[in-house]
Amino acid sequence: MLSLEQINMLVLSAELGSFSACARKLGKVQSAVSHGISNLEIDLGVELFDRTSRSPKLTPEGERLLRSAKALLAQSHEFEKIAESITRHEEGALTIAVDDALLTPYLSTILALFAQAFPHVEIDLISLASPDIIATVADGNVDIGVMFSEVEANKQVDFCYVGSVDFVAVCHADFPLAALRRLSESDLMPYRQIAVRGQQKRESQVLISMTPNAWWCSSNYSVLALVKQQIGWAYLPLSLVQPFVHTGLLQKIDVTFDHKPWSVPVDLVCKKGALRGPAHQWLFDALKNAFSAER
Amino acid sequence: MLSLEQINMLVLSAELGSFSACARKLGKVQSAVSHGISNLEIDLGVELFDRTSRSPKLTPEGERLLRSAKALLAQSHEFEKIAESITRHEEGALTIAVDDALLTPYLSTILALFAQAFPHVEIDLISLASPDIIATVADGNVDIGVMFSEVEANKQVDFCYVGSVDFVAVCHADFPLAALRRLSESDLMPYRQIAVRGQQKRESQVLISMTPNAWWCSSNYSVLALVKQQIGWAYLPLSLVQPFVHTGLLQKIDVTFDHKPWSVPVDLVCKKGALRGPAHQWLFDALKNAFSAER
DNA sequence: CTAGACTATCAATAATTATGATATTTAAAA
DNA sequence: TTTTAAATATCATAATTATTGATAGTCTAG
Repeated sequence: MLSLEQINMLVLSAELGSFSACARKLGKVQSAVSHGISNLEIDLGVELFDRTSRSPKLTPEGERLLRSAKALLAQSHEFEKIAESITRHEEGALTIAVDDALLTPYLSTILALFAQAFPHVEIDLISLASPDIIATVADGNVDIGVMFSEVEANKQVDFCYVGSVDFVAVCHADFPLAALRRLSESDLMPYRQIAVRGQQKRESQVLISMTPNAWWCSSNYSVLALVKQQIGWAYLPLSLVQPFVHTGLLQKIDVTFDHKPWSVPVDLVCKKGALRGPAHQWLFDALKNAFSAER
Repeated sequence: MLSLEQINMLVLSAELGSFSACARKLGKVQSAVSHGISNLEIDLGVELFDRTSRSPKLTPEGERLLRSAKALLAQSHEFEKIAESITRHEEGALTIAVDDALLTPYLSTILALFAQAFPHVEIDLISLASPDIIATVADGNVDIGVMFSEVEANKQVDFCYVGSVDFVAVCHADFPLAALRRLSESDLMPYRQIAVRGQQKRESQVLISMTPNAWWCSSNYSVLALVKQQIGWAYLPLSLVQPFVHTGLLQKIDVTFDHKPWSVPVDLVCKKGALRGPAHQWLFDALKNAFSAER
């Protein structure tokens, strides 16, 4: 079975163009490298270096094997890095659940930084409606949740308020509500509201539906799609609808009880008492700071 | 530096669920594996197996490292396979040039078989107009060429006739020639012919352009595109134009001097005196048989 | 409860690898 | 041309590492 030490000698000697230089870099004597390469050549049955000149030059065959040798070394370093990651008690993988309306470019940036800080921790990113997130965190299926606040405080889960997102009532520009002004809550009642609730049919305590004939979606993007089809009106994050309000496709509804955008608090949640590894802590703190800074 | 022998022990022991079984499979004694795993655990600083039960079970950390270990082993086998390929004197790469009109599904099938027979020989497949192929083969830039016959025999190149491809004269259905019947060669003269010639502006000796106001392309597909635009008429492989003749977009030109399709011979070429490795020979023979069988 | 099979450990041994000295070659400098 | 510094190959020896065989303890199925 071939030795990685010899493979390393092959790669280093090829790069440096010298067995002696390779030996110096490896902290060994020259004859060790000379022997190592020789034995590798014997084992493989391939002449790797042309020694006719003073400095050994890779043969075409050696060149062909060099690429594979480098890949092999890279793989072995990867293996060792994972072992180091484990000795630092880093988690193998983190599962985070994010309300789809909160999956902003800002959050993606945090994940990019995370990938640099913890290259050997996998991320499992799932999109859920906020009402579903608490349950999955409480079950231990998700390590960190990013969601809109729930009034009902779950005892098994830690909450951390990190900021808020502006919601507005919107409808299609041709929807009957669009033409009306200074509406009260009861004025909205006759029209169908599109609202978010989780798969367990549990609706948010904060983003309550007020109309009797509502339709439900498990994602804000689905809500948006239905609003665009004039199926109803909805409360949606300002950032999500802004582009379409701009083009005139959608229109904000002029409701008197919220003359300024309704700010919905955002919470970071994780399971109470769960042991948090370094990756978990890093990501939690980064998300906390990110949302605070974003406002 | 970690040893592949120990990595192998890790993978085998994990698969078999037993150090003893692993030792038997490796032809060693049990204590060797026990020691090997122990040392690996010490080197990595990670407990790989849980030994509380009779049969060792991977710890979650061991599980995490197992994936990477398998990849590492696979890479090392790949490395050894390449060395074996070299000792069999297989070429590192073969460059083959094919006239674009001859790059049929049949030829792709041959390449698929080649990939199975010679998994460590790279293929460089380049499309050229036939007149260019001889030159690149003669220069040694291309190992095997598949092209339409050239009358001018190049002394540096070996030819091997393998079959023939039917050519027909075609034009767009709305092109003036389409309406005419029983045309002679001179009747074609007034109309622009689209013909193939190489980048060196050397036109084929077999597929000669007969009209004074010709346009030139370096690929049959370009010719086809121009014909579709009613820029002129052309001789093209029947297989290439058949689908469009069928839909009525293009039409065969009724020329009296070839009442049956004009069959253009196809040659396999390679450099005279070039030393042919096993992959070269295999591919040459396979291509020869394929074209013979195709007719 | 016992038989069979498993693992850890240890000391002895075998095998591998590293070392240091030396001869030889090479490329550039004097 | 000669010289010099640095490179490689080879070899016997030293050091390290891996392997072995024996032993003791442990687990599981019957």
